[in-house]
Amino acid sequence: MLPWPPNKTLKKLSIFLTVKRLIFIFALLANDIVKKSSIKDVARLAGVSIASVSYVLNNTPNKSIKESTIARILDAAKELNYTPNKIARSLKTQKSYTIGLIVADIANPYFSQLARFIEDEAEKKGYTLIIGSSDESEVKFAKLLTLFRDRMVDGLIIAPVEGSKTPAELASLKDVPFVLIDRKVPGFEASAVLINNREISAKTVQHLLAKGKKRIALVTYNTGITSLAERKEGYFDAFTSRGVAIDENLVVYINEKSIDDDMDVLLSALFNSDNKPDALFFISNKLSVSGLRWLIENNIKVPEDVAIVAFDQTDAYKLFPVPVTFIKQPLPAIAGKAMELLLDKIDNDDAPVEIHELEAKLKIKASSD
Amino acid sequence: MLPWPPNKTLKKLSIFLTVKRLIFIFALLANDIVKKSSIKDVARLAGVSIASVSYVLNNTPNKSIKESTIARILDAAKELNYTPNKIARSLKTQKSYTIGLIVADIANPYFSQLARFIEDEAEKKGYTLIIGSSDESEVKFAKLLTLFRDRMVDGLIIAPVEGSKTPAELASLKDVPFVLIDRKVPGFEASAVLINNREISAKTVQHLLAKGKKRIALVTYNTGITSLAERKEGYFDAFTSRGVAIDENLVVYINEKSIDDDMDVLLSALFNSDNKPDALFFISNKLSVSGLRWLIENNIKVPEDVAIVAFDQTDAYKLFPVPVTFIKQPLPAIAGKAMELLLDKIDNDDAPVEIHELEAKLKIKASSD
DNA sequence: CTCAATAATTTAAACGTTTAACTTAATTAA
DNA sequence: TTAATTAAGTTAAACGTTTAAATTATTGAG
Repeated sequence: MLPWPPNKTLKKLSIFLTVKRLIFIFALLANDIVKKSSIKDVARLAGVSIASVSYVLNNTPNKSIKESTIARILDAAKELNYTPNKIARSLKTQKSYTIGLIVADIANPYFSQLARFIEDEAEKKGYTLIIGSSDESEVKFAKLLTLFRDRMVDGLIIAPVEGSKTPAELASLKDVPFVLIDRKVPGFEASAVLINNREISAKTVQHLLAKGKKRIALVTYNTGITSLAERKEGYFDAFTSRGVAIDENLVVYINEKSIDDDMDVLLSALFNSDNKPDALFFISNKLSVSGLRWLIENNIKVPEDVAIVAFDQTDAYKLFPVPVTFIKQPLPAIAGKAMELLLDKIDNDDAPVEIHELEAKLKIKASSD
Repeated sequence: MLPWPPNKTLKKLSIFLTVKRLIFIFALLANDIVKKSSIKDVARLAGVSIASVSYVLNNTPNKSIKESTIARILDAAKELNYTPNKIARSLKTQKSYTIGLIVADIANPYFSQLARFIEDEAEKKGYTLIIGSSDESEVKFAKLLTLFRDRMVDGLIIAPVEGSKTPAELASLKDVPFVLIDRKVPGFEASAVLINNREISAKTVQHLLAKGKKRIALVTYNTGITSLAERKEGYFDAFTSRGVAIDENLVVYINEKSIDDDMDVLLSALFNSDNKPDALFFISNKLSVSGLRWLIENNIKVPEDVAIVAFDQTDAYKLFPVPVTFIKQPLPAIAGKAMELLLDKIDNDDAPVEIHELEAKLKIKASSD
């Protein structure tokens, strides 16, 4: 047996050792074929203690290691193809270098694109991203929260679901820092990265009013998700600021579970009433896709018969006969800011609550021009 | 100090202990507000060893623990809101209960939907899914492989990128089991879940031939991704089996980096030649979206001027004036089979290599009817 | 040539679990 | 009554790291 951990007396018997060590290299290499090598293997091969290996590989500051030793360790590590076991490291350092992202619907291009940007940001900072989709379900949301906490994520970026238990769920996170995106939780103070929903909606409707539109309908969900509520307020603001009377009948509430069906029923009703709209404002990309489909099916010409504006972008617009006016969210900025805020919180337990409102922009196309 | 770990003699001094323990409960509970409690805390509160706690909480078979003790432990765990530290558990058990998924492009609905199904399957089996997107880049692919291995995933589901180094990369995974999806790696034998690309493509083209189409163009990428190559072969098969001459000029190769631009140039050229097609077969959903956009822009009527068939589905079809004939992949089945194969491999080191070919179906709509 | 200072390296504990092996107490069989 | 068996625990090692503290080796000053 090669004497190990190394001891000074025996270290001198270098010729003896050289032979023995060769045997070890083979043994270790053979071993390496089937199993990942550990810091112990590297230490053994380099003939040093595991502490030295750790110091060298992490180049820990204020630790003096001889150049020649460093070289031996590096060589050994390379030979064994060593990579540190992150699980063990996490256990010791109490950091998993993982962050969790809970989106409302990963199949929605808004969230999948956002996820991608966040993933990029995370990777830049050396974090791995775990993504979960709540599908707007309170139950699934709670499950994901538990899952992520058990996985020891260092932090969370969360698009919270609407629900009475959500504040309590978030409060139960205790020491796990998090940042909200896309929406707030009413009555719950937390750092968040949002956009100027109300303002940009008002601006969008003002644009339609300026184009001479008189009956601007809003197509939205029947939920209380804060961002959607704000967009609706903005829609009202535009009328108010112009001194135009608000017609609540022009607001169409769609159930998320039956978008296409509801759209068919409600838009048909609206277009057959004497309240017939001359413009439609879709409050989200999924609604606009479904709504535009209905317009095609019913042979309604855009923008001649009705002008169209929509929140968020989607590839599907490409297949619509006219380019669609849409509100563009600054996704990379949202991702960047959320990550920045979260890392601040991770590094500093009592970082203050910060709410950032980024600016979405109106992109006017032929559908409303 | 409360005597702990417990010892039999002192255990008898129960009145003394009761008081002391109350103090502890408060200390522990106070502690719990800021930090997660560990098995040690539970053991202390319940007055037993950590082993007992572990046995009870995992209800390890063949371990006899008194009902009253079990109750005490369960109570303590609940009171402290204990959940096991999965990192520590992973380190000990050498299982992370995490599986990695590498897709070619998470922004592509084919992959994002597939990811969702795989996530569901994984969750059912108690695994967490980590998703990475290679964006068809060999470099990013290699990075993800390393990342996932370092994170100690128990297994991988991989849509491999095309590239000369890919076989070596996969071979380097050594003891990490994996299953390929969507495509094979030429010259590399591995378990995989694929679809009947060649057959369904042939069938699709035969459908067009049966409709009397004479000049059927194929729009594909200029890559060697096996599934696309097979689809192309199927396209050729259809002509061969009918004894129709193959016209290579009807195959359009698009560069993935410049889909819209290439589409504009190449389809324009094709439609202005005397080789003008009467049908278009798009080999993927992204190509079909871009191609259909071009048709709209150029006022080409479907199916009158040209018939359309496309591989894969997308929401965007909803906005196209006519319903689009498409090939539907069995995504839930692919997810299920891949997961099943992977779990077999995880449980059994020398599970055999299995290649499954599932059946995609042709959904004929107005665009080719 | 010795002592102190510094450089180079090792030792050992800790992170939070699981689990094989051991101990003690209670019960049953002879 | 005693030995053997079973029940009900406990002890301690291990997983692969990091890191404070301790040790040993080397260098420089007097």
